[in-house]
Amino acid sequence: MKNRVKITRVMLNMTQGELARQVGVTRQTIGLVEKGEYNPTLQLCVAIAEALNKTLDDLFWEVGKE
Amino acid sequence: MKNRVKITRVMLNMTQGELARQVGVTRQTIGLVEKGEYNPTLQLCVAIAEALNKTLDDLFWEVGKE
DNA sequence: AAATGATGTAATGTATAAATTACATTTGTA
DNA sequence: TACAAATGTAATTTATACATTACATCATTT
Repeated sequence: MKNRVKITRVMLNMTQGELARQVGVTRQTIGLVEKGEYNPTLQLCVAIAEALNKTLDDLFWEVGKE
Repeated sequence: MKNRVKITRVMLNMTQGELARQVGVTRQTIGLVEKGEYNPTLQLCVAIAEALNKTLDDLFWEVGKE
């Protein structure tokens, strides 16, 4: 599941640890999600999107799919 | 995880079984997702969105959150 | 009334998301 | 160069998404 979490987080000058804290998961989980080798739950995706001031589509929807 | 899967599916005159088949999960899983008592994975959300010709935001993003 | 299709839901098993612990590597900075 | 903060990643455990089987209810059709 490729996504745009990492680039968005970095552009906000936020560390993985900080995002993890806001989202309520571990830093490792954020790392795995960013790596894209993971299939996160909807709840986690929503929490990440809120923390980064983005929507689900912004971060997880493949452009050109709609 | 409340969502707009059921209303969208019904408007397309699609049965749970038909959606399940297209998505590659069981009818029960679709039922549970529609019921909203489930926390589906991103992969499943994307597959459902594609099958219903919608995006993640259309089905799973709470309006007024962005 | 009986049969068929769609849906709701419950019990149990399996696969995997996420936590936890831990350590190595990278990057910036004093 | 030495130190610290951030990151990558691996092993193990725990919680839960999803499959499977099964049965009941409701609407439609014959």
